[in-house]
Amino acid sequence: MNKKELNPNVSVDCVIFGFDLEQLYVLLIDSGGMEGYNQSRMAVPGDLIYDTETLDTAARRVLKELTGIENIYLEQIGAFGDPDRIGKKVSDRKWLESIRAMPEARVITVAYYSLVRMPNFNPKASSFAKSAGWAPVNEVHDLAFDHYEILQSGLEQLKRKIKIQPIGFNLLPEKFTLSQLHKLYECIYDKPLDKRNFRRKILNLNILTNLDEKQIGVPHKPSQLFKFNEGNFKKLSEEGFDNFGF
Amino acid sequence: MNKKELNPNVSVDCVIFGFDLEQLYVLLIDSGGMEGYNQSRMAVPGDLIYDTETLDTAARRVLKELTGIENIYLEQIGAFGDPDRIGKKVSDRKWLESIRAMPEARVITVAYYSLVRMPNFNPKASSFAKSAGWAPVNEVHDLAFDHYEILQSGLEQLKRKIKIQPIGFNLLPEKFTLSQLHKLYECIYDKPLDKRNFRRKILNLNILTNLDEKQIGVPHKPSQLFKFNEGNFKKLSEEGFDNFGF
DNA sequence: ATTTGGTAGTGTTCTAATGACACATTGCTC
DNA sequence: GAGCAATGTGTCATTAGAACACTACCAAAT
Repeated sequence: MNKKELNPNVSVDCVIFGFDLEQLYVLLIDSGGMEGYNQSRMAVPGDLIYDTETLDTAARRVLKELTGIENIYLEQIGAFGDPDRIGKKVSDRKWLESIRAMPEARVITVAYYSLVRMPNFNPKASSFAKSAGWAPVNEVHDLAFDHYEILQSGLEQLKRKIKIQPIGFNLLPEKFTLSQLHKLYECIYDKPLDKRNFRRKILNLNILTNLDEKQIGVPHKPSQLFKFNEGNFKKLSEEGFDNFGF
Repeated sequence: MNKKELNPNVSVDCVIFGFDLEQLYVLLIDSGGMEGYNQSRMAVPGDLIYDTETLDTAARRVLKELTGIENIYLEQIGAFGDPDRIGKKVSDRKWLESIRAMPEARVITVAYYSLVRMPNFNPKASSFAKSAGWAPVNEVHDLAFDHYEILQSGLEQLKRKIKIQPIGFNLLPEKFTLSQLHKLYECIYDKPLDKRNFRRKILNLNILTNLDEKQIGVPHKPSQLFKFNEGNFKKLSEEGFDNFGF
């Protein structure tokens, strides 16, 4: 096995979700048009792996190299391996020629996803990323390669997962209100949820601690702030719950 | 992209589950010890992919080549990519040297699983498989490479999936009794389930048709036979159900 | 013909979870 | 102090879940 050499056949891609208390975002980079042109070519951060690293490590490395974001928990979405997945569009092929040592190689990719607190993670583009930033998930339509499909798979997995584990809380600031959590679930499920039933159900989980602290400076009745109760939260994360659906 | 050439870096592995109305089985092959020795080396069927095929196609091809089994639905478990995953054990390394063109290459694998009616699928070993057959899942301990870990992931995914989709019915014969279905769920969940509650819940799904036909030749009260009601079954497969847990 | 062994098949009750639904409260702004 | 905008709260009716024990039926043995 060669050390520190890019494996031409395997890449990783990272679908990073964020939330600004209004809508869901996904972290995209502009991988740049082909040499000499100035087109933009939006993609989720991803690149070939080294032969010496695990897939998880590779995903973490690539994410950091392209966007500066690090120290997050990544979960695998799965492998995408259509032989044509990177060669269907002319723009993709030109891009590969301009950047890869073996642009014709068949590449399968392993996709990961994660949920982060947007304000804590300010992407800074580097390596071949011309820019990096958050795009509202609903407004993303075309992406490089099969990244749109990968994004959709990530979304589906997120929806499935949120029903059986208290993830998604990573998307909120440390102190948050029940309304914000409520909004988050509405965004992910993409449908309205009854406020009272939501509050009842979430409070019954016993993973929230009321901070006896209120919002300040809001032009309406200030809301109670909550944080996660680490103990119960971790326990529940491991066990999962049967059905947190609505 | 080279035609019909094995990609030295990517393989597929297939975890095929079966059920004989008593317990869960998994399809294993004996990939043979190293040259000149006669050790057995149990593994789930798997091999390198061709550059021209999709991962799904590769899984189907490899499964057929090694065990003769074909025409089944495969679902992806995920990718396994520890750089050492195939080189940790001496026996694995020797085996690779005896069979692979590039035994030192780093190989990531994409695992698939499926559920089949055991009696309909009689594995016949070919290619490098010295033998192929069903092994009770509970009695499997050591496997080649990281196949034991892959098997466990497959089992976990099966347990998760069975709660939200009427899979698992593929494990039963066309005509089956409620007791057999009951037993199947107990095997997969690995715990006893209340008979009456189980029957009520499964019948409420409206996916079974009573055949007005009874078991014959059993040394006890014969049971009603059922089959799946294709229409409702397919509808429910697509929609999934929220929580078929116990 | 009768007994025995073994599995099939069936209902009720209690409890917990769900979903539908409307109005008073608070703090800020003007 | 009037108006605005979001917070925060309770009940009831329905449904789903868990616990639980006995009779019915067939075959095989006696």
